Amino acid sequence: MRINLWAGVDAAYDLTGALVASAAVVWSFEEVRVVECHVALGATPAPYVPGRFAEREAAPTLAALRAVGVRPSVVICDAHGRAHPRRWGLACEIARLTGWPTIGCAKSLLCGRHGPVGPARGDWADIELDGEVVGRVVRTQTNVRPVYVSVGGNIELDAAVEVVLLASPRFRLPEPLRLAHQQARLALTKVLARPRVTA
DNA sequence: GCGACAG
DNA sequence: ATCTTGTCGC
Repeated sequence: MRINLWAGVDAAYDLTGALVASAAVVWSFEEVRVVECHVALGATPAPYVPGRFAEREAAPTLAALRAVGVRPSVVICDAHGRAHPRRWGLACEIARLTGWPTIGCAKSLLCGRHGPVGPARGDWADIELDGEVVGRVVRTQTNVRPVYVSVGGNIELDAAVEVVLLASPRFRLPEPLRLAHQQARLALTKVLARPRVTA
């Protein structure tokens, strides 16, 4: 049996935005379970600037991915890939840095245009930028806001969309992404917790 | 020049 | 992104 190992990466910040926690979760589709989970803590490299997201999250994300002991079938990022003004979103940078297939799965549109998307799970519409298809808006759950999928690297758009749908059997976002989001927050909470000295 | 703008 | 409880709906 071929095992599909889908990794999800996401980051969480403290109130000031100075501290960042990046999580990398490896999810086994066949076994329906988390295979690996790693979190990297550190100082935030750069401020958030639309279009320059990689400068802020690429390094922390890579730190978490370096701890992964297996080669994921694909890495799903909470960001855009080619659906970017310069066709180079965070997902593309992660693909370049790791050599692994990556998918950009964002919760909102950064650039480009698209037609209407049907209301049912699986419905979609291409995202076009300068007459070029750079991604696809995909409805992962019926009557739920769609997600914006684009290629990061080493994978085709059709395959990327297929993975996102299979990885989102119940909620809007792919399971690996939800888990990474939760783990990043949890790790940050633990570090920020002020241990009280008791007798 | 003005507005828009992943997380 | 982050501060935040309960609540309405499938």
